[in-house]
Amino acid sequence: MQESLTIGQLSARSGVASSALRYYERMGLLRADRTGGNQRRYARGELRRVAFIRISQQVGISLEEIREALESLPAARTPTPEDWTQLSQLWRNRLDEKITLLTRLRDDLDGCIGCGCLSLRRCILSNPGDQVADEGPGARLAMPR
Amino acid sequence: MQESLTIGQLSARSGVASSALRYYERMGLLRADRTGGNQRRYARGELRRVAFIRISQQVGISLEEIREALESLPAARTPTPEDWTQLSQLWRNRLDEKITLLTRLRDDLDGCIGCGCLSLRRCILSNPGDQVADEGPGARLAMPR
DNA sequence: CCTTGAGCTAAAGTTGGCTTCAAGTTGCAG
DNA sequence: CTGCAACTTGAAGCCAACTTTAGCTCAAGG
Repeated sequence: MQESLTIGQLSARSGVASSALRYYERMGLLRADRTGGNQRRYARGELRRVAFIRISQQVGISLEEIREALESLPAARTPTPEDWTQLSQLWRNRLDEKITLLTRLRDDLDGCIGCGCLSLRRCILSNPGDQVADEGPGARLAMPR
Repeated sequence: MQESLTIGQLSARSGVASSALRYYERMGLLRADRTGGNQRRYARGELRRVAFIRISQQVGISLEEIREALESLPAARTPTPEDWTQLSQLWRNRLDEKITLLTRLRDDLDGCIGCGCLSLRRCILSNPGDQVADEGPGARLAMPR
C-alpha cells in the first residue's frame, strides 16, 4: 500500500477528472504535497475528502459551501468541541431540510401511484394533498431560503 | 379568485423572477397562454409546476432532467397507466438515491457528534465507519452514475 | 541517453442557469 | 384618452464549475 497518490491515481480511484482535482485545489477544497519535481502527491485521506465533495455536490450544495464546511473545521488552533458541534449542527439542518424536500417530492409521486389516478399533471402539480392554499393573498409554497 | 396569472403575479407568488419564468418557458418547462396583446397568462396549475421545478433544482436535479420528467408525462395521447407508472418509478429511484446519499452524509456528521471525537477531519473524511476499504485495487467509493 | 506517458501552469473556452439591457408595446386607473 | 407601470423580444453579460489547449518538465523503462 502506497503512502500517497499521484493525481492520476486519485482521479482513477475517485472517478473525478484530474482537471477537476486541480480546480478543487485552486478553490481551496483539497490540498496536496509536492514532490521535488513539483508534482502533486495526495495523502490517502484526500480520497475521502473528494468523496465528501462529490456527494455534497450531487445533492445541490455549492463548492463554496463545501469549502466553508471543510475549512472552518480543522483550523490552525485545534477546534474546540463548540466549534465543530456548531458547524455539524449547521450542516445537519441544511441536510435535514433537503431530505425533507426530497421526501416530499418523492411522496407526491408515490401518492400518485397509490391513488391510481392517471394524470400526474393534475394530481401532483395542480392539486397535491398539501396544506398550501392556492387562493388568498398570503398563499405561498413552502420554499426554504 | 382569478382564472389566470400575469407573469408578475406568478413571479410574486412563486418567488421566482420573471426573467427566470420566461427562461423556463423557452426551455420547455412551463407554458402560458397569450392575451390579444401578446402578454403571458398562466393557468393556476403552473404555480405548482414552478414549485416542483424549484424543489427539484434545490436537490441537485438539472432543468433538463426536470423538463424530461414534466414532458414525458402529459403527452398528446392520454398517458397510459404504464407511461406514468414507469416514469414515476424512474424518478422514485433517483430520489431514493439522493435521499440515501443525504442520509449517509448527515449520519456521518451525526456519528461525529455522537462519538464525542474532536476532529471531524479524521473522523468523517479520513475514517468514517463505512464499508469501503481504502486499500486494494478494486476499492471505490459508492458513487452513483 | 532517449523516448514516452504522466504531470505542470496559465489562459481561453464551454455549459447551465440565469439577469440585464435596449427599445418598443400593452392594459388599466383616472 | 392619456399616462405609466407592467409587459414584450433579442442579444449580451455573468457566475459557477469545469475542460481544453499550448507549451513545457518530470520520471521511469529499454
